[in-house]
Amino acid sequence: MALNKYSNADKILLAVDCIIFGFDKGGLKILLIKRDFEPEQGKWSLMGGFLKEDENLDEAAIRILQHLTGLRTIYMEQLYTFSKVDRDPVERTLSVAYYALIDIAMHDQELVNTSAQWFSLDKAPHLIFDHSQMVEKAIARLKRRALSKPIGFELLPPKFTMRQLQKLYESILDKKLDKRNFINKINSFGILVRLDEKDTNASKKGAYLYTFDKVKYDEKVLEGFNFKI
Amino acid sequence: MALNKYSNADKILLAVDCIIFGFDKGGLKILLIKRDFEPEQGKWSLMGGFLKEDENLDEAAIRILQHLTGLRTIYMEQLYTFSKVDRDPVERTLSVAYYALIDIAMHDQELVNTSAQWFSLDKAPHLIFDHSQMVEKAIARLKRRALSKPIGFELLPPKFTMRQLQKLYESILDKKLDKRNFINKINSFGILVRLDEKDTNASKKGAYLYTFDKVKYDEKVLEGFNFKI
DNA sequence: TATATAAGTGTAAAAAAAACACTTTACAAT
DNA sequence: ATTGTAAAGTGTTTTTTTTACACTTATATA
Repeated sequence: MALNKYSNADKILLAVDCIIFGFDKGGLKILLIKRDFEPEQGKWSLMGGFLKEDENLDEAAIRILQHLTGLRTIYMEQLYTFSKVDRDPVERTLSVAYYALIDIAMHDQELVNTSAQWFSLDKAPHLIFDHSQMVEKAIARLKRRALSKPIGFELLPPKFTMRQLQKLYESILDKKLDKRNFINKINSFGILVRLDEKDTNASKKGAYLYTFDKVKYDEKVLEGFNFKI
Repeated sequence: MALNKYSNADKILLAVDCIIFGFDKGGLKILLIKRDFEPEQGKWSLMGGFLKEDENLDEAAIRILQHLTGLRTIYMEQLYTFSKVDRDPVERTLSVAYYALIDIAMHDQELVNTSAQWFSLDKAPHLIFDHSQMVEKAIARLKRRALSKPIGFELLPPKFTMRQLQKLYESILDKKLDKRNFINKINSFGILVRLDEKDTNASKKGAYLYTFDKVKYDEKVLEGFNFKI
């Protein structure tokens, strides 16, 4: 077997860009950093870096995100590979976009000492290159995902109220949902456990706290469901 | 603005592999070729080649598919980028998988003089590298797609019978559907036009021929639907 | 103790999906 | 000419899912 190299083919730079969605009581947000090298230094950008010879894309995404933001153990999913010839003015570069969902409060500590900042989706600044297009595609994917699989485990604190979960869905789907119908639907999936504790931050009466039944939650992630709401 | 190159980053080979699904009266099939260079020469493989410096991925996919099979004007969609470090034994190579759906009979002429062959999904040979994994992922995507958007325009002849369309859905979803429920559902989308012609190939009585109302079809592709069946 | 605020709860109507079987047509075989 | 055969065509009922909708409860605070 002749193991010559594929000598005629072009080698190309491969970037990985990370779209991190976060959620807190202010709603759905996106994490951006100030780019610290040319071109477009000082402009807002996704967290990005280059794939190395000896790592796969998932690994690169984790390394790059951690390097730029301090965020660890974030599960990211591959979104799409962007390949317009002139997408980067410096040099031909493809970029594989990854996205993830996290609970802002939970990861706040990791983000100190970085230039990373959270932006509400509608107040995000203009982004470099084709990063805005990446974000758009990620939002579309996130919406589709929210309708076909449970969402929230990564975005909410370990204990949360029904209203927080509903707000999360409302932010992602970008529409108001009916309180009772939402509860009925969510309960029909059997992925929630109601605790005997209440959260009194947001109301005088106090709202029951819930956790996810991780086993059932994961089952539903695999089998998918139809959150037609 | 300093337009230095990104000099420290690794450059890597980028392949594009094409998964072509075809449909005819034998059901859903996949197009494969005998690989004509080492390694794995003579083994079955997806249609693949390398991305060039001056083209984007969509263009590369079209070029590669046409070069290897003669197929022209096939609309392919990006599926996923595969990046395991040792996925190609010769040299570090990433591969971006693309997939498309075509009507076998319609493109038969283009495929003469190539080593490309159609295989039923369950009778496909072992494929090189991670190509089987690519095909699996493409099948999963195809199923999801069939449930959320109309499918068939690219896979069926211009005129087709209701039963052909149903068989197409049955092949993709890999389950039997009820004839009457299928017709009612499809008709509710308003994407079909019944012609006054009949097709008598498959039955003595003859079956009405249909075409797609392309405008309504495209609308439904954009807005999506819920083919819960 | 009155008020204000968010939480919690159930039912009825409408829409969608699923289950289900007989008739029609025309060719082929006798 | 009659009968058999093979696929096409056609509606209704039941069940499930979705939607719309409004009042009561708990408690902190004025």
